[in-house]
Amino acid sequence: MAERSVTSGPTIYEVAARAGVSIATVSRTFSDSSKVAARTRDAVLDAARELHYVPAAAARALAVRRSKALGVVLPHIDGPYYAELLVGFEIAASELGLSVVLALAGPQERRSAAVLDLLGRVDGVAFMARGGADDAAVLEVAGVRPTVSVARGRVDGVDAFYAENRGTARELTEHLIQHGHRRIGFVGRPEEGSDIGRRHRGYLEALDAAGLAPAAHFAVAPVEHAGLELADQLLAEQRDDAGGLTGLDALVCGNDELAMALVARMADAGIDIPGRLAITGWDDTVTARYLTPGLTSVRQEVAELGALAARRLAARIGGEPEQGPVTVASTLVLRRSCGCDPAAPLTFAPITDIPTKESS
Amino acid sequence: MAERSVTSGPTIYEVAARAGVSIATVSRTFSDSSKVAARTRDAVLDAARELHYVPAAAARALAVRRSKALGVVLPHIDGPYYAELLVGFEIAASELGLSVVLALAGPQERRSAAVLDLLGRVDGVAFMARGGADDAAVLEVAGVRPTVSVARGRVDGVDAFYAENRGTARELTEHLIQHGHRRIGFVGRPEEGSDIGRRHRGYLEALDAAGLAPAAHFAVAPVEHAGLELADQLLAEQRDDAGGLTGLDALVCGNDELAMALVARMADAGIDIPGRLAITGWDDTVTARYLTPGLTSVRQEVAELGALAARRLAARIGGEPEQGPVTVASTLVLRRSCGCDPAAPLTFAPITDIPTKESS
DNA sequence: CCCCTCAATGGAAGCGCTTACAGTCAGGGT
DNA sequence: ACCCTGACTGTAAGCGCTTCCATTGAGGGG
Repeated sequence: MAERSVTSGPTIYEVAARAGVSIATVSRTFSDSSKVAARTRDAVLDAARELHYVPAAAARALAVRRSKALGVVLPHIDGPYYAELLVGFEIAASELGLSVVLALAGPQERRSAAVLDLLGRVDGVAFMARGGADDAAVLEVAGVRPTVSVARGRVDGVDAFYAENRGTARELTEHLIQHGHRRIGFVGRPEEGSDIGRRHRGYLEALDAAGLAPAAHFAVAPVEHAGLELADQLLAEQRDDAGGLTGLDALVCGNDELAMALVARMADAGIDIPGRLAITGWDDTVTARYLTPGLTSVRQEVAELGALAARRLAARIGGEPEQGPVTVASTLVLRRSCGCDPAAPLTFAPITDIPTKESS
Repeated sequence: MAERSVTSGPTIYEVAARAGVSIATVSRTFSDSSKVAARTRDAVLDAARELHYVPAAAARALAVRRSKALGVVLPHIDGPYYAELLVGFEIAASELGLSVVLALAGPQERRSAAVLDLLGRVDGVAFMARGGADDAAVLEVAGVRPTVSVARGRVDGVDAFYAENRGTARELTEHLIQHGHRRIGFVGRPEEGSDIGRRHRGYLEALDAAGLAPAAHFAVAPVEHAGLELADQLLAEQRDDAGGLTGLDALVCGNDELAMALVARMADAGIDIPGRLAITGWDDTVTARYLTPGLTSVRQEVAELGALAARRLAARIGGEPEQGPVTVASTLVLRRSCGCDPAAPLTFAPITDIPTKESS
């Protein structure tokens, strides 16, 4: 089934020949067509169309020493969080005429080869969320290409983007306090420099400001099954003590996954949420609003974060210097699980729109 | 802040000079290093490391006439569905040493330019889900590059991949019938060749086989707010009739989004789900298992679908001919919303693992 | 009517890498 | 000692495009 050599097709030479012009003219037609006479341009365009000409990006990249592509390094996406980040990034990139090359951080060994390969084909790279690569790797990349990081610890020479965490976590915790909760625990492992780490800080600040002590800290991984296990553990202790759920009346969770699992399992076991135990999440996932009771959470403008990162990266490639870290505001979404009782039935989020301008 | 011309860095020439060999040897070292003497290879590798050499993918691509990259065209990702598809695809691609270039289908006008650009930088492209591009566009691409489609209508010359829909929809509907439901409606617009279209077909077949007639068909868009609106409409009619929810006792929904919205709104309004009205979804999203009652749905091996598509695409690029469409099995996930009462508390899905071999 | 200007085009030199093809050199066989 | 073999390595010709420098004409001014 001898296919015509894939990835070949007509070149600028064939188009030039067919249009009766030189390759320089064809090239100009495709880049700055204003320098080409209208008649000539049309002839070239016709020829190109007839031949199904597809410009070879590699050749162009080689000639101009720029690939017009941005690289993204992500941990294996799961959940809407990374997807949204990626969408925001892609849309912004494509508006700038830049392609996006994806690299999911795989097993450690293959990782460095993959990153090297990525580097070779892009003009700049964005590291999203820790887990994608360690700081050393990021630093190394930053030495070779403009680099930005999103929702990730700071690294020198790298523009950092975050969704606001600390302040909002503080607000959230204060809100819980206003509801009358006093024995407030935290769920999630606060790795340094991570989002959850910053949320934990805000939580501590709020408690401190109110003269309260942290009631408990469950440093578990931010995943569903850890939440389920923790719920089971708490329920078991409760049974033994015949006591007060280990002296807790509220739990601030590092993300929705954890919170959802806790709410569901606890409620299943007959614990009154939020009456007996208030629980909050973070991320405002779809599930948060379908949970019973509705999960109080925090909405982050993730898509915007991605978009900002892409634009900044493009600017850096264009020669602009590094800038300080950028924080995008997050907002509390109050539902029933914290103790509120919003009359609203099912609020659903507006379509996320990607802002067009960069805000600093 | 005159940065060193980005995207430049040392070339194979500098490495060769530093290692005291010719560029051919450096090149060989990086490709088939078995043809290079061990001492020489080490010298080259050392030099490369010292210089932070990054091979220019564009130059290589130009020389070998192959970019080692696959393109993916997606509608704007939202929800875990596309994310999972993409992850499966990326993992498989990277195992094959191929990069993934992403193109989200944007506004119509910019779309063709974006696709052209994409074509120029990849060896093959995967169209995922309709909405990414119309059939004509796919066909055109297929004439120029090996092409596969995933969860999308068939197009000549394009290898197609689907999650099983019709048979499972039939099973699901039969299941509902076994529960004693007779007046079963369908929710979702069955665009031809779409997944939902195939689900609708299976639903009709089951009814037909049981000698039942479709009780209703609400051809709405497969999105949350359409589900909410439909729920409100049904509730309003119900109030007027003081009657039987327009003669329905079960609703098969085209996807989870629709089903979730219906379940939540109906339950909120005091309708007994599934007692008064059974509802099923499709996709087995996270929310399905956290909904009250749990949403009966269908799990699709989406990541596997993506992986299969990537491998097939690679094979096509390697010269293999087109093959018939491939279907990946889907499985019913029974929860309470259909009338079942699985004792299990909160079942949670196993980590999706990407199968290593292609099954046909 | 000549010269100059400017717009439109063509010629040709790379961009950094791969890969025939052609050497070079050390051994081994005779 | 001579030739052959085979393992390495070097030379150089592109891959398809961009772009600097001409070159060519067609007006316009004097």
